[in-house]
Amino acid sequence: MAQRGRKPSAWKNVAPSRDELFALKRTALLREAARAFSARGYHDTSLDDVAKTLGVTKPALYYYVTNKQEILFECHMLAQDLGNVAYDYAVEHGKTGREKIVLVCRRYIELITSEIGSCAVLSEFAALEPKNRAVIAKRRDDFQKKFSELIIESVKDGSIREADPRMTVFFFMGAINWMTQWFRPDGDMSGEGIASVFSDLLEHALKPQ
Amino acid sequence: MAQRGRKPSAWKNVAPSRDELFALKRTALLREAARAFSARGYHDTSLDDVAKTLGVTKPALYYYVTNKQEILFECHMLAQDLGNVAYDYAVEHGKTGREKIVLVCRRYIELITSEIGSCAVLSEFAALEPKNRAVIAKRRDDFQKKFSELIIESVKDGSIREADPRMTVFFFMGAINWMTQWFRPDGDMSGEGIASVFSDLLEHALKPQ
DNA sequence: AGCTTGTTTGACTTTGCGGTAAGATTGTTG
DNA sequence: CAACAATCTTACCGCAAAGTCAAACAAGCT
Repeated sequence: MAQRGRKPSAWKNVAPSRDELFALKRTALLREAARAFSARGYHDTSLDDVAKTLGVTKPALYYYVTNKQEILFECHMLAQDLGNVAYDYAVEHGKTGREKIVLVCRRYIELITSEIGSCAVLSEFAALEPKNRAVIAKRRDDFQKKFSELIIESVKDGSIREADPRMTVFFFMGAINWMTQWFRPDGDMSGEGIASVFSDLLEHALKPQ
Repeated sequence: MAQRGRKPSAWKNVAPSRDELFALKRTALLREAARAFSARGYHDTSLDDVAKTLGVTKPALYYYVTNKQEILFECHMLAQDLGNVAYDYAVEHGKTGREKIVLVCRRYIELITSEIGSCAVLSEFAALEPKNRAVIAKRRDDFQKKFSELIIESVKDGSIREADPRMTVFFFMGAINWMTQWFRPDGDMSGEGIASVFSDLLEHALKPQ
């Protein structure tokens, strides 16, 4: 996004370079903002609060992003990346269609519950401004398209029973995306645990009699 | 909520009385606000907009509610009522535990997709102020408790396989609540259609081998 | 040291919105 | 009709929060 010059330092690999520091801080900002957005919602989260949590003042944030909307947009992009990672992983490791479906489910849950996945906003879609919303919607539709093709493929190879692809995707995505409303990293159920339960439920929902 | 005197009119049953008019308008206000909250989010919805849509000015709204927060709170109450209605219906009409579970699912979806159910906010939980949020959370927990007891009962009577009650409730509630993010009354899938697909998926997910 | 570039701040402007006050309008009733 | 209550409006206040800007501070480089 931001283009900046680089002078290689003699301390390579020892201390972070300037650009690395910049990227590090920017990521920290996105992370903290995502956490706040998830907890209190986009419009109810002030950048003053985010800044205070990070130990700086609001104008400092504007050195790393152009405005609040950009933060929300990038959070969505990062969250969606996890879905694509899960999909690629599943397609690579699964044999039958059903195995792939179950693997997407499991891997995706593991990712969004992992530390790095705390960026997963997923809600607050409505708070995106039209132009950004269109981009995110497109990516979301692409993902759901790929996923429903997985379902069609699975019906064909006989590894799952007949099922409406679109509705099944909504069903599955809903169960997972709603996790942001109740999942707590310090809760009594680990991300892996949830991944097991959910992917098992999904598998039985689709398996032929 | 609002206590108001009544003088019976001679026009009974012909034209709405004063109190009925008041209630009618108040409900219209809640409905329109709920629609707006669902579409744009609580904090991004201005009462000026809501008022304009209803053809009045903002202060007129304050004749029917004490503040914006009360609107959100009542929307949540109405939405939760639907869940309880579905539950009661299912317990009355289902024989086995599994039948009851499937019926809750079906009936609940039918209700929230019906005209009256457009009040179903469900999201925007975070926008509730602490005191109201506690009330809504309590009711939600009560509902989920009842539902997980239904699951325990069903395992006992053998109509479903072994399943983690809490996780299963989250799974199911997620799939349904997420509908507010994609369901459109004018879409190519009716509420009844979705209810069929979803309850069928849920049934297969839980049915013994 | 002193220059230059990168980083952060305090102080400020602006805007949108929740909420209020006081009065106009309409309707009802004795 | 007169009086009173119900309903709605115009005009306004206060405040929080996004975003700006010039200046201060920090760090490397020569």
